[in-house]
Amino acid sequence: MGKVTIVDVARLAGVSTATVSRAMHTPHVVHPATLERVQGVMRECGYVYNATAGDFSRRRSSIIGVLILSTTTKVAASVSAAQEVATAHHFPLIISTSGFDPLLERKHLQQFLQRGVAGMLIIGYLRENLSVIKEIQQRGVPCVFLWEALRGSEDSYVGFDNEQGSFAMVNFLVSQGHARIGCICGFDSGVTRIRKRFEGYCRALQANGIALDLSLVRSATSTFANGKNAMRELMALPEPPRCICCASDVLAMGAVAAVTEAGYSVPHDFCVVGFDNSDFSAYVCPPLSTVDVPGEKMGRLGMQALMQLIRDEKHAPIQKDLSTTLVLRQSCCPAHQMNKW
Amino acid sequence: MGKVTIVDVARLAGVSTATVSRAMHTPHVVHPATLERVQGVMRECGYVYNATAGDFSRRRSSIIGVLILSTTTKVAASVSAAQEVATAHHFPLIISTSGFDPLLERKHLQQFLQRGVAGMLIIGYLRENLSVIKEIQQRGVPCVFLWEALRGSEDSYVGFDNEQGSFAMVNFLVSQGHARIGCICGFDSGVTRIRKRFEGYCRALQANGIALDLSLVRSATSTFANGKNAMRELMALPEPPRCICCASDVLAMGAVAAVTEAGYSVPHDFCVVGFDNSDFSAYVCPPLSTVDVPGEKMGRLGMQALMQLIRDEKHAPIQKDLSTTLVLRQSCCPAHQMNKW
DNA sequence: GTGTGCGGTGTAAACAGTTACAGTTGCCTC
DNA sequence: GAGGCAACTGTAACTGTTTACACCGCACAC
Repeated sequence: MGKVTIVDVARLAGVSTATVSRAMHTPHVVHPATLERVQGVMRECGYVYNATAGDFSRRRSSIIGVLILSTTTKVAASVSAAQEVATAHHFPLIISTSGFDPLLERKHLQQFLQRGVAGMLIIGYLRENLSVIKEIQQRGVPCVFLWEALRGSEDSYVGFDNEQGSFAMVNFLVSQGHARIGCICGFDSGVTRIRKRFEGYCRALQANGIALDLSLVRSATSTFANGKNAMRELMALPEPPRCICCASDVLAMGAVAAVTEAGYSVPHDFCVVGFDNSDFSAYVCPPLSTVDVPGEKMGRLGMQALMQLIRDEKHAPIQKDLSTTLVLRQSCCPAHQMNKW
Repeated sequence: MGKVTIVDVARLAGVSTATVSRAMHTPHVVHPATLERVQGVMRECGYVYNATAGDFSRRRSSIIGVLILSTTTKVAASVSAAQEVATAHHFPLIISTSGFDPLLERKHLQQFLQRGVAGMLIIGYLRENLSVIKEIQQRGVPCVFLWEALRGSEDSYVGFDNEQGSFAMVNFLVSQGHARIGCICGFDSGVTRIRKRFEGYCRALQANGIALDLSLVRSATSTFANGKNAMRELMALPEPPRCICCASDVLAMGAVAAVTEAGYSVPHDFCVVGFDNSDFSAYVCPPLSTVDVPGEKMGRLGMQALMQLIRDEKHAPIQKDLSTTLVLRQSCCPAHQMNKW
């Protein structure tokens, strides 16, 4: 396989291995003539650097572990952006998705530990048992959390303000004349970011002097079918809410389907809004009003933060909450444009 | 950091490092009592295996390189499945996406080479300049191609039959009474799998005695906007085709949008079908008829093939074409159920 | 002429495992 | 009792690169 080593190059170039090493990593400290000779030899004999040996010798690796708890296209955008930053710094990425399987997750983290990763990017973490992550952190491996922020801790993270995003949306709906606003949201789940969205909904109502009516709220984890069912329930109420705020675009699409199947129109009979700005939400029918989540930006800033932490170990934790933006499309409209019932 | 090494464990357990190594990798050859003692020591002193050192010493790494040319959710499904298989064999994955940027791609492949990856999974490759991949292959690193198969070569791949999928769909449409079937497809692009879809379309027409009418065909790369534009053009024809076969779901959704905006109905004025069975295509309006691509299965079988190739080096190339399946939803209907014009 | 500093280079130990090979022991067979 | 074998374990060389440290030669200051 890769037979040519640094020793061969050194011999052929008539220098020591140290000089060859320097020629690769700190070229400015070697004499221009020597540098050129060494580089020439490397080209000629097809030398390929052995990064494993390098990592081993350096006693630290240039690998970034990325742990993804679940994948959506938005997450993929984060990962791509993060990858770009990492590549620019010559760090390859070991990526693993656990799909919320704790066993798989432990296994992957174990691997990261064994490989002595230079840092970790953890996307969408939500569970409480951080044991292995704690262990990794204790070994001095810098970790940056994405999407899911553990507020109040010393951890570095780049997240976004779910509560604020939801607040802004509901606030906007109220300004459009909606007063009885329903909500489909897993408010009782363990997923912090979903709970936060519910809190934003509550706060917006309160801020506008509207009493929270729990009969207009349905808990549902984020699937199309759940959204549909929840919406059916809401439509079956004696006086159903005419405007529904969903905790995700998938839920919203389920809700839209329920409305359409019942022979009603979105937005003229029911307004429906989502959260995430998934890549399909512009293309569904009607195009979905939603809250855009800055997936790509999180990935980029998250990895940049990680690079900082790797560079100077004693750096203070980096904590960032990005802002979300309302994306208004045709699935909602001012209350006065809706059909009278 | 990870201070405890195999030497410490050996000393504390009163054995040699060789035995500790064996206890980890080939436990069946060490005496049960010794095994237990060693494992006990490892637990007690928090020993963490150093995989970099292991890889280095073993002169081959346990890392699989995965090169992804572009990402869709379907690709993500492939990667997840592949990862599962790899994890079961204790291989971590280094993943990189190039987004069709040749420079980035070279950089990533270089990294794979330097790290001495055990094997490579290459997803969606389509360009001709395989130089770095060739180099990797020449160094004896087994490579398996996914999605995009280079037929006629000695390369291993797991793909699916694009031509057959497209053929089946068009054939079905003909059986439903459609005769003038339009096509939106980048038939002139460099992407083999897209060209194949066009060939399937042509062959199906031919098999049913329908002459190919190029005026009903529009070339378009796979974006929503392109699909919309192409459909507009087709609708502007003196006698537009009432049934349109698109090379991807995204194109199909663009086409549907064009139809809807023009005040027509899908499927009663125009039937539209896609290809891919993207995860949103069940939720758009109307739900899209399409050809399902076995993303997850490809990932799984592809990685299994790679494991085989890694295990016995002289294994013959593994070449598989999976079949696609028609997914029929509401975006098409029998010709006789359509509005008369 | 001595001292100082600097640019450029070499020496050699260290990194943490793996594994070919060589025992050692105990048991079984003839 | 010798020989053979199997089960288990130890010895030590080896992997390719990094880097602390030392060194050399030269320029310049005093």
